[in-house]
Amino acid sequence: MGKVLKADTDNAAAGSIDSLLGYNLKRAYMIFRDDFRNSVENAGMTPRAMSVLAQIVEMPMITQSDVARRLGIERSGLVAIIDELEKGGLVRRAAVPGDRRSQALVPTAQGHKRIRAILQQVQAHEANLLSPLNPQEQAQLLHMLRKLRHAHGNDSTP
Amino acid sequence: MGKVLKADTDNAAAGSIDSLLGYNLKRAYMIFRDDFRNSVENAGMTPRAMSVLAQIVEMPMITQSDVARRLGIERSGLVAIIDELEKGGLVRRAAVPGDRRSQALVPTAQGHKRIRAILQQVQAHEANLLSPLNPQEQAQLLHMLRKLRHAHGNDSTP
DNA sequence: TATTGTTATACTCTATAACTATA
DNA sequence: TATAGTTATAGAGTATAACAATA
Repeated sequence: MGKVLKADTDNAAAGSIDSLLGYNLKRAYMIFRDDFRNSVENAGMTPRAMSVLAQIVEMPMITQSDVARRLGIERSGLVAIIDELEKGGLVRRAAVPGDRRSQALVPTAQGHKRIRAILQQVQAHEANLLSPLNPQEQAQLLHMLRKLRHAHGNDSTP
Repeated sequence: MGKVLKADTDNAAAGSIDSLLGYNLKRAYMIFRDDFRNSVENAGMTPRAMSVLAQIVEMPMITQSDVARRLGIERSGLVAIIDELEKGGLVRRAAVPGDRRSQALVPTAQGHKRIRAILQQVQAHEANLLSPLNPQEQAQLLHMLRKLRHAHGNDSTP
C-alpha cells in the first residue's frame, strides 16, 4: 500500500491499541495526573478543587450550577469541594440578589493568591513533562486538544 | 506583548486552567471514554479488557505480569479480566515450559476475530470524534501523544 | 530472596436519586 | 413545572497488602 499518514507507521502495528487515540490519550493523561498527585495534590489541592477555584477566580459571582456545567461535572460533587475551599478561606458563598436559590461564589484575596501560586507550580511541572516535545509541538498539542474539546461542547450532555 | 506561540492566545486567558495541558488532556480523554462507554462497552468489553486482549493477540504467550507492565496496570487487576476473557473463549491460560509460576496467555481464534471487530468499531468511532481535526492534525496529535508516552516510559514505575 | 498468580480489601472518584427551598 | 443547592448512596475503577507456589 502507498504512503499513508506518517504517524500511522510511526512505531506500532496499525490495528493495535497503540494506534488508537483514546488509548494514547488515557496514557498521556495518566502521566500528567500522576505527576499532579506527587506535587500539587500533596499540598492539599485536588485537580478538581483547583479547576473549580480557577473557574471562580476567572468568573466571580458564578453560581455553583454554572461552575458544574462549565467543568462538565455534577452539581452534587461540587458541594464538598466548595465546602473545602470555603473552609480554607479561598472562596466564599454569597447571596444572589433576585434569586434566593443560588449561591454565588466569590474568590477571596487568599484564593487569588493561591490559584496563582498553584498555576505557576503546575505550569512548571507541565513544562518539564512536555520537554520531550519541542515548543512548536507543545503548542500544536494544546491547540488540537482545545479544538477537540470545544468542537464537542464545553459542557457534558445532561 | 509580542507574538507568542499561536496556541497560547487561541481562546482562553493564559494563566487559567484552559491553558493547562493536563486539564485539556483529561477533557479530551473523557470525550473518548464516554463514547466508548456508549458503544463498545455496551457490547460487554471494557476498555481494559480490550487493551489486554489486544496485547495478547499482539504477543501470544505473553505472561500476565508482562501484560500488566506493558499496559501500566497492576498484576492483581488482571486476574478478573483474564478470567472474563477466558470464560468468553477469547483467551486461554497455558503452561510456560521452564517456569511453573507463570501463566502464558494465548488468544483463541475467536479472540482474534473479536479484537479485529472491536478495533474496527473503535476506529470508526474515533474517526468520527476526530472529524473536527483535519487528517494532518489527527496524525500530529497521535504522533505527539505517542512521543510523550514513550518518552516517559512505557510501564508505570513500580 | 525475588517473582508469579492470586485473593481480599480499601480507597478514590464520580454519578444517581431523592429531598427542600425557591422560582 | 423547573431549577439551585444539598445529602446520601452506590458503583466503577483501581491500588495495596498479603499469601502460596516456584524460581
